[in-house]
Amino acid sequence: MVFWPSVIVATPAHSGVGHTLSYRSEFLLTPGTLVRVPLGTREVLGVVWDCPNAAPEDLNEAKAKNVIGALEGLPPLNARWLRLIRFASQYYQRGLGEVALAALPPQLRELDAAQLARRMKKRAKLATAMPDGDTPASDAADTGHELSEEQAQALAALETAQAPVLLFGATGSGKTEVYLRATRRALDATAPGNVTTQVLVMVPEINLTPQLEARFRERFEPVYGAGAVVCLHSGMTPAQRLASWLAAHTGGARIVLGTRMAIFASMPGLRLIVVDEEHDPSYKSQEGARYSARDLAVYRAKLESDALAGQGQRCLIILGSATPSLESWHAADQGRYLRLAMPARIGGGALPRLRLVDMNHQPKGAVIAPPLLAAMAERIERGEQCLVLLNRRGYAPVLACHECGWKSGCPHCSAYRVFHKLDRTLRCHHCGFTERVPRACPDCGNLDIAPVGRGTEQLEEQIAQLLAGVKRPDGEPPRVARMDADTTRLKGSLETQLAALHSGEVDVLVGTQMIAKGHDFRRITLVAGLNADSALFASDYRAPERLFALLMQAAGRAGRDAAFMGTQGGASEMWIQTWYPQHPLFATLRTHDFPAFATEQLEERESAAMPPYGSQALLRADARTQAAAQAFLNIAADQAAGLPHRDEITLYPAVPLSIQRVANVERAQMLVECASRSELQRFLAAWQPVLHACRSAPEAKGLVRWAVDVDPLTI
DNA sequence: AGCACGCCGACT
DNA sequence: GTCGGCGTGCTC
Repeated sequence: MVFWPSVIVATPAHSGVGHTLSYRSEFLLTPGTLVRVPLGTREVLGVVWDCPNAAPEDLNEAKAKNVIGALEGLPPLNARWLRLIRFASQYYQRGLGEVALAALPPQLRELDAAQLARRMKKRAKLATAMPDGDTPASDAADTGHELSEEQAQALAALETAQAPVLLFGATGSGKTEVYLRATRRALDATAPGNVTTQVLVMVPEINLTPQLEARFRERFEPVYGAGAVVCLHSGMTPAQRLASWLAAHTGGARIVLGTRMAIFASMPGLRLIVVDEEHDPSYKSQEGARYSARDLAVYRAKLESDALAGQGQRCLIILGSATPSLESWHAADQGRYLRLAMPARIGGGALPRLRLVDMNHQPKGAVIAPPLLAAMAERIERGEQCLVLLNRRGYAPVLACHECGWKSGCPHCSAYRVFHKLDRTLRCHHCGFTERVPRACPDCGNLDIAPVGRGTEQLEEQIAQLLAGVKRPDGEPPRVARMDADTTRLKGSLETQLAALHSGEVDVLVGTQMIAKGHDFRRITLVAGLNADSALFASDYRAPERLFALLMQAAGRAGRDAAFMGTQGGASEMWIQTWYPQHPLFATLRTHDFPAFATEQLEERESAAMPPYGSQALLRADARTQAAAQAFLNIAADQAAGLPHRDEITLYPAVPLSIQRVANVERAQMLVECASRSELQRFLAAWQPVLHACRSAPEAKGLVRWAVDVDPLTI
């Protein structure tokens, strides 16, 4: 008997959506089996998609090669995993192979049978070392963590929830405790057969994994043993990733904690998915298959639940945020998601009061307006901490010559290089091109070249000067520190800086939005945002939503410790410097009224037929010249004539991206819009082969690459 | 992605 | 006359 397995392989050229290669095999191979197959002169990893016993019509049987072998000892990937991959491949218009193989740890390709056997043995040993039978009752793990009324109600509602849950909880309302309790319940549920139940917890950024990991380990390792919690993110070494992946796949790991890539982890016993900070744009991949891990999580939970329905079980999904995405908020409005609100902060700490500084009435050129400076000084004298946000790294965004008008442009990008004073460099934040700062103007030789505008480096320097006369309670001058991508680049430096902040060594922390996220600073009572205006009038229609989320998140850093606040007598404050204090966004921010903000934003979206009321995709093209990039897009638009639903689709004119050239590649895009998501899907599927063909059009000579971005975050 | 094949400039 | 540049095209 001979079989003709169709196999997914990871070659881009075979990435026609749904494309597989057929091989020959003496054995029946279960779909999902990991195999090694010959491809060209190489031997590559593949995943069996199907295993018919007759060769497909279009296969030249003489050309077909034999499957080399299966990866021994590895259980096949299950049917739900394969369906998740198929869905992601179709929805995001990328090859099956690309999606599937990107989801597997790269090391898996290099493992030979002996290595694999060793690893599996090690896993088995670990598993037997786990406490079981007379383990501590898992309830005991929760003692010492009392629930608020709101948390208890949310947990009760989770028990019976039949739809995805949108956990709308203020910063500090104790969402994490709800995740922990829900996790315990999911893991304790007895599953039929030999299945160990599992939980997937996703966070938007690598930076946020260590602290959440610590909480999950502390809570669950005493019950389920060491190795019950594993992480999965791009910051891990290949060996670590492989170990985590195998643990998840074989059921040894009960909890997988990771960034967006973790959505593709093989977890046969999945019973709960948590997507923390579900609104965060990091969940949308910006290269390769541009998937939304949050949206795939909702789909995955549905797949698992459908499969479990016969056993009266389900896979729950919790989307948590203090400022949910408008997509999720809308779904809850429609009743497709169950909204659970936890508005109160644990310990009753009040949310900070909003203080707007009208920059129209401040001294010209003031970095920090006098009233804000005075408020900061007062806090420092009381031994409290301040957080100052500025969304610009470096010393100054551009260096300019006052004589001839030269500016520090990047030779490879249509952007300025940023002046970094500490190492005296000009750095392009887009392509990384770095040079020493020139002594004189490269164009006219003038020595008078000066920084224009302000970044975090300069702000740190200026704040230190402005507060030089202020004294801490111990009589010492205030300590100003900075935290951004530049100061945390080295491994471990983030932890060091957070420790310094927690121990009270730092009085004022200056930084980019990095400092607004997640970290639990106890003594911060004042948060200031300096350049919010740039987002108020941005062309990007999602800018207000991101600004609101950032400011709410930043505000959430202040006054978290009610006991500490009690000793201080003063309320915490959120200061914002703006030229537009009348902007309606601030009115809703003042009352921390996210529902009002969301309602107003959704009304605007509806009247413009924007998402979530309409569907969008982008066709993007990179080429050596802007003309070639646009020519490709225009040909693609012409060739779309007659495709399914073409009449319901709007193709907008091709335009250059706002940063037109990056690393000497010209970039252009075309917006694709449709009122109906499914019609857009059918159109894109039909367009795919046309796009492949347009690649070789003579006008598009110089095209480097093209890609479709479904549900883009920025347009 | 790799890795071949293929057609034009500077070397033993 | 060969070595080698990387443009184009294929891998069951």
